[in-house]
Amino acid sequence: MPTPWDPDTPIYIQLYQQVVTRILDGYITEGEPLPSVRKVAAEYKLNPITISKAYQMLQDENIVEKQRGKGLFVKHGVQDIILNRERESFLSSQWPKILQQINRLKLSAEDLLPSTLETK
Amino acid sequence: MPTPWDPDTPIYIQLYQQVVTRILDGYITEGEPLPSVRKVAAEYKLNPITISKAYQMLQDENIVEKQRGKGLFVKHGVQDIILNRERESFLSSQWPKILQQINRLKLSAEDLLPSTLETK
Amino acid sequence: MPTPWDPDTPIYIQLYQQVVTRILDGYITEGEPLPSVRKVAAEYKLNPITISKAYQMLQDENIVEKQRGKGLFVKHGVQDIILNRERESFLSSQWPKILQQINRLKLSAEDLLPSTLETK
Amino acid sequence: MPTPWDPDTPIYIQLYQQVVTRILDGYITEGEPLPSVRKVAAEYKLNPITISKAYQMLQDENIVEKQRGKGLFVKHGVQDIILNRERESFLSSQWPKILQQINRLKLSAEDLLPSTLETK
DNA sequence: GTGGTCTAGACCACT
DNA sequence: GTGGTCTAGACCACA
Repeated sequence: MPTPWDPDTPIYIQLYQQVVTRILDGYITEGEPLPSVRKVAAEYKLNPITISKAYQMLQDENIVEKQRGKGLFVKHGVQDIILNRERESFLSSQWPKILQQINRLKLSAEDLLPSTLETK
Repeated sequence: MPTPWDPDTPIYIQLYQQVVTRILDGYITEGEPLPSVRKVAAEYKLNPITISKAYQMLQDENIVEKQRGKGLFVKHGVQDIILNRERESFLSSQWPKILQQINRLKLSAEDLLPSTLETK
Repeated sequence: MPTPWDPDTPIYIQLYQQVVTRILDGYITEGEPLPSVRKVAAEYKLNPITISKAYQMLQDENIVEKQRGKGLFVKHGVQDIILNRERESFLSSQWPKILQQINRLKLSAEDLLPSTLETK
Repeated sequence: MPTPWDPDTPIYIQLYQQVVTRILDGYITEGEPLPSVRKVAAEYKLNPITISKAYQMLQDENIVEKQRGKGLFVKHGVQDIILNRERESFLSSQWPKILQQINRLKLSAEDLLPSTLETK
């Protein structure tokens, strides 16, 4: 079992998020090339179109840029941009819903904190 | 504003969640009948089948039971069951991912807490 | 909980079958009147129309006959007729399917016989 | 004769049972894809949604799994699971009723056995 | 190509 | 009145 794709979200989205996460975490550094579509497709046994779609999203979001004949490269200064963008989106749209649900489920700090330890 | 359906999730799922939320919050009490398929369909201008699908889910989840020819009624004791079910699912599957993302985005307690006040 | 109606078959069918079974088993004897619609409806907390429908079926099947102003009475000689009718229907249409399923599930005589004892 | 649907049970239930039966009998093997919704719909002249409903049931029962964009595939190890599930359900809920009816109709082994030969 | 969702409108069985 | 089923036809997301 190569990669346990979450069956509830499209694979191309998961690929996109994977790249973003790796950039954030510093595993992929700026200026570095992305692995080729066909390489990823072979490795993960996916349809090349699926990888293309993820790479297209990365271009649309100005995270990578195409260098003709060479491939896709992570743009410079992108780590900070992503960090800010994700932070803002998380705080403005996701976090309020999470708080609402925590309240609805009447979860206490005790319920929430210990699980931090359990999850490694 | 009739109902701002989220275009990214099926309406019947949203209807299902709406009912569950309302039971959790006490707006629908146990033993009470759900509004009829036709009524909801007319009110929200939806196809009856869409509502049927949501109501079917509620039956499958043992939240509601059919009384033939009369309609659907919220089962007794279901509020606690839902609360526990949702809590468990939140703590085991959603919350770990949230914590992970908080860490990844290097968000501090200060970032997270003020928004509590804003949303309440 | 007065009567545990099987939720998968219409109540009026179950009422019909109940009467037939009771005649077969001798609990209701020929020439005897059936309890009135409103009495059964009150006792079982059912809609009178439901009982009417069952009684109508009994008339259609020539099992009971109406005596105007008095009610419905079990016809004479009906016990044998029912017995033969049910036997024939069971052997010709139900039993072959049952045998087929027993074969498909590869059930042996040992699987089938002990359960006789368990079911009282 | 295209398909003699039993008018008393929903077609999607009959489709579901057909697939289950075929898996049990080995006509559909594990890991194999089910024919596409459209194909079945065209072949049997049914609405695609009707087939979808049957296929949805198979997914809910963990008999079949979706491979996104590819179709539905029979899960591995499912033949034994179905066999056991069906056996248990037959012995615990259907067979007792059958025995009861056999007793009620006072049917003897002679009545029941010859028909075995006829149906085989 | 795959399955999933929704609409509009009809019919049926049960109570 | 209730929910359940089916049709005919359309659109979408995913691979």
